[in-house]
Amino acid sequence: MVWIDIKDSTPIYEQIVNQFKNLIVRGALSTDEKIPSVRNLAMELSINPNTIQKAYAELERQGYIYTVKGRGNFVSPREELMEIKKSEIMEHIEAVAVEAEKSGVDINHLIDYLRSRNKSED
Amino acid sequence: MVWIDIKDSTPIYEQIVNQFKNLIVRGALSTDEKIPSVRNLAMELSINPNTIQKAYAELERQGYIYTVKGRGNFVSPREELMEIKKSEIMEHIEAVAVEAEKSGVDINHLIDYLRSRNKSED
DNA sequence: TTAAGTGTACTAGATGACATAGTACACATA
DNA sequence: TATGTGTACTATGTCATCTAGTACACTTAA
Repeated sequence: MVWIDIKDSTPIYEQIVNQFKNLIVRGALSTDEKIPSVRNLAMELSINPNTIQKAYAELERQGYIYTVKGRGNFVSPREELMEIKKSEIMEHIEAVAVEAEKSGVDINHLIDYLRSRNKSED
Repeated sequence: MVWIDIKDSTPIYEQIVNQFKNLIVRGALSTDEKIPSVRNLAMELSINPNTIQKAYAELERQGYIYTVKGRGNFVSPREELMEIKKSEIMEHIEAVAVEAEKSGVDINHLIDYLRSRNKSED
């Protein structure tokens, strides 16, 4: 389900966060589906439960999962997720736009790039 | 010229790198202009010279400045810089596009956003 | 030639984020 | 009641970052 890349300098808990975000957004995990328990996943990955705990807490903070004490962690409703993810992407595109402005790079270059990129994928 | 935000968790050397990149790209520092010496800037900011050294090494690695031993550090030629910066921005926009695809967000949303954003600034 | 300013390369130590190890407690369910 | 679950806590080790200090090679101006 998820794995760890020890050669990656990204903190383990962050790798886990990113992978679950991908799985959830891709639809590989469906709404209200239970994800592995803190202890189980820790065993499976041969890492400490505290690290999984930290990853799950972050996923909950960002709205990707919800927690029920004594029962486990579950995937948040799909509509909410799409909104969250869309907001994130819009923040990122805004950041790149600001970066381009500050550097004197024409926004139209970005638009053209996205447009040609979109076409070539049809 | 540059400053440090101790409340910012970003490493000091990275803050300095980012600020010089901004100054250079904005044109606040011109081609072949000398930037403060390692020791001077360290004194001014009340931090260790090694930290400035690390920042300057990174700036040189990224092509923003060039170093002449015994003389100091200087801003790279403007044309090269614009190319470097443009490449960086294109990498970023590509990353956002990939992110959008993976999440099922239509690239046209991004294009529309950039387009309306561009218009409203006229 | 000499002194001052410059980049560069070391070693040694402090601090904080990250991860591990172990324990304990509260809650839900079969 | 037993098991599985989330959660909280302390202690320890590792590593990146930063500081501190020293040393050397180079450039420039006096």
